[in-house]
Amino acid sequence: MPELPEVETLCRQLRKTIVGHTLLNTRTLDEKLENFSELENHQVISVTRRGKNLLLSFDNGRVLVIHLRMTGRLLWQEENGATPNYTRFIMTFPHGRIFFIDPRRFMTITWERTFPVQCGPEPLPRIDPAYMTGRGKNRKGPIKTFLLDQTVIAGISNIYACEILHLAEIAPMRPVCSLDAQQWQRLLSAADAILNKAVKCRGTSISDWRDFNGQKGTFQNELRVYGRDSLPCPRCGATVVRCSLGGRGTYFCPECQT
DNA sequence: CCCTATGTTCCCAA
DNA sequence: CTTGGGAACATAGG
Repeated sequence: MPELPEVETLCRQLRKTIVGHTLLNTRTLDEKLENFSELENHQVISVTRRGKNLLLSFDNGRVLVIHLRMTGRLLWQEENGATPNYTRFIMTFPHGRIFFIDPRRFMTITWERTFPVQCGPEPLPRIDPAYMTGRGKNRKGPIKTFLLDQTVIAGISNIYACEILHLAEIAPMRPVCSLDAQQWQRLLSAADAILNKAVKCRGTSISDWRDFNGQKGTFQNELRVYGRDSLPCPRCGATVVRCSLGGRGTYFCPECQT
């Protein structure tokens, strides 16, 4: 669930809350995660985002890279309260603490030395279409799968890929190399529009996504195809279809997406 | 019991 | 070397 807009939302909230503050204590509650006590008593210098990764820089030169994968969440708590279920890691600051929550335990927390992962360019601001035609040359696979490839573009996953292709009026199964210049243009404009709007909405709370304060986002109210199979397409009225591409649920309008 | 789920990485085959 | 398909990771919910 956490894609670029969700991670960007957390990034901004985290930045406002912890930059300039000293990390007093860390606690690892999952043996899959390392011990990070080396960061204790060091100040947070910056919080940034790269694709779906959150980067926390500390004043000892270390950078922590957090990836939430499928079900990871970060939750801020100022009052001393109960530890939420599935908490895997805790960071305590003078004015509150951060719970790293993850039922499925896919979340990763690593040092900078394992970074940069191969990460394509950020879709915001808009990517140059020439880059996409270059990368997409000779690619026979479906455009939707291509959009999910983090080494091509950083930060897009299933929900936003479906929404972007719908706005761009491009069918998800179209071979990458079949897109013309105008379609690449439309695709990149659509990515820019959808992702910007989703950031403004603080993400899509279709199941368990919550922001740093436990609040839902609102982009689920803006979805035009994702999760809407057998409902009418908001643009042309035809029935939205669900199919499987690369093993993932894919929603599109067979009428106006070509 | 079965199937599905938001992401990534690894293995393998063409 | 590149590309693409599928399984694996761990768990909850319908």
